[in-house]
Amino acid sequence: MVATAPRKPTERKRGSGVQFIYGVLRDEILNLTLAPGSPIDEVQLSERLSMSRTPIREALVRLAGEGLVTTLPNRSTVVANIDFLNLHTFFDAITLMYRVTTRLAAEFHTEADLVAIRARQAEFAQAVAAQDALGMIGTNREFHAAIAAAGRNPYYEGLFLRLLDEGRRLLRLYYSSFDDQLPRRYVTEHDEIIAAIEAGDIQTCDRLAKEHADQITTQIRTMIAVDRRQDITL
Amino acid sequence: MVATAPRKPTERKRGSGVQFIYGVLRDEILNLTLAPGSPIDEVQLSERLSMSRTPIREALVRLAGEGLVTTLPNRSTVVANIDFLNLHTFFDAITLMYRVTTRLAAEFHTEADLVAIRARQAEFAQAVAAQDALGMIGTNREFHAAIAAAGRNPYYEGLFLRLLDEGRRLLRLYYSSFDDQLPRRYVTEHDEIIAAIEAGDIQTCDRLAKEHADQITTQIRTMIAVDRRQDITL
DNA sequence: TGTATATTTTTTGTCGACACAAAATGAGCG
DNA sequence: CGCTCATTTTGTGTCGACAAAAAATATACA
Repeated sequence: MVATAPRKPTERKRGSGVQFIYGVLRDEILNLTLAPGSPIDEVQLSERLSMSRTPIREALVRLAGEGLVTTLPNRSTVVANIDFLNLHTFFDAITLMYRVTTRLAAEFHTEADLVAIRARQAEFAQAVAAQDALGMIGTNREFHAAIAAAGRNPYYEGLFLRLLDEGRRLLRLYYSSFDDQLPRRYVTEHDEIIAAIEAGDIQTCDRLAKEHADQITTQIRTMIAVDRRQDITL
Repeated sequence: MVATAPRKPTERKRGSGVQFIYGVLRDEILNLTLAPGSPIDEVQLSERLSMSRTPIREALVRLAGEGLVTTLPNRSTVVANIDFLNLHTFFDAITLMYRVTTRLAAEFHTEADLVAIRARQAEFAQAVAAQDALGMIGTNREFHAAIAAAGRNPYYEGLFLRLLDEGRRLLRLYYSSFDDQLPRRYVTEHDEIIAAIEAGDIQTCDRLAKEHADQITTQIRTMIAVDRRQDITL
């Protein structure tokens, strides 16, 4: 009789609907729960989240603005595909953002920023120690997001966050099968970056950020190269 | 009797509503027709554009994603303010994007790109010759947008376009009172940039882009400094 | 049996209306 | 006369429904 009410009808407050839906969809997209290229049915979603289509559409518009979904005119919106052919543009951009945000953090950070950055680094180290690949992906993002926030440039910060999320999706795609060897090296690199920021050493920050970015990009590239054989998802 | 229909009721096709509203609002915001900080009433807008509130809200969500409007929760959305205190972050970011996109254009441009870039430059030169300050602002944006498109990096391109629009709003703010001395120098600089792109000379592209950006930022800074006396819009 | 056309189905784009939250206004009290 | 609290007003957040567009299906014809 009441089998169709697994979720309490009125639980969320007014005004938080779009934000809630946005968060759910965003997580599911970045976690690959929603596969790239899969269509998003508004009616189905409205039933699942027990909300009207209006807030769902607004959340989709927002996601489209961030490039996480693609809206076909008069046709279904689909989860954005991962463009393997143009990954170099992604690596190029994220490397530059790593460098710029870390440099600015060295220049403009406050003590409160350092506290936040160290806290994120502690969470990251914990995730690495626990061999938690997914947690590592998430905490790594938060670590660099905290550095970007310390840089105090909202334009760089916005692009960087978007790129970090895109990277989260990429890593998620490969870490599911490679969760054995978690590179503890990253923890050390993070520590060095923190020290350079604290010292206000812009040049060192730039170098470390570039090396760190190169590490990650080569790792992703290696992963892609490894299972290119069985991964013909064109 | 029919005095309430200054606009033909059903003129736009289905599916173009949001795009239409988005374009109108965006133009009015960038042209300063809608003053920064002024509230946007959804009902009033729906009457003016003779559309329902639903597509208007979706357009506003999109504009909020681009930072052109700010949405206060449960309260009216307002046109984004110009943050004079943090203009340096804007200059920093747009300078970097000038450099990066021009470098990439030198590397990846095709013949078709050059044709488009030269066409935009012709329009820009024409606007300068005609002493058309507003036209110059618009054509200059299109010129650099064409270069960014030739660079083939959608991440840089997206941020750059956003920054160029923000700059369009800034220039608009000052050119209304300074439309006497239009710097013909920019035309020459553009020509040099085109030559460097065509030659594939990345280093020269980088240098020219940086100089060009410095020109523009110092010009804007000068303008701001000039009427700081009477402009206490805190 | 294959292809072009008509029809149904599915899903989006838009609409008008209601409900709620915050600001603006007014009333009551010290 | 000023301050606090109730009330009205304004405008957003959400909803259910209708209409249109594209895809899917069925039908007719060669």
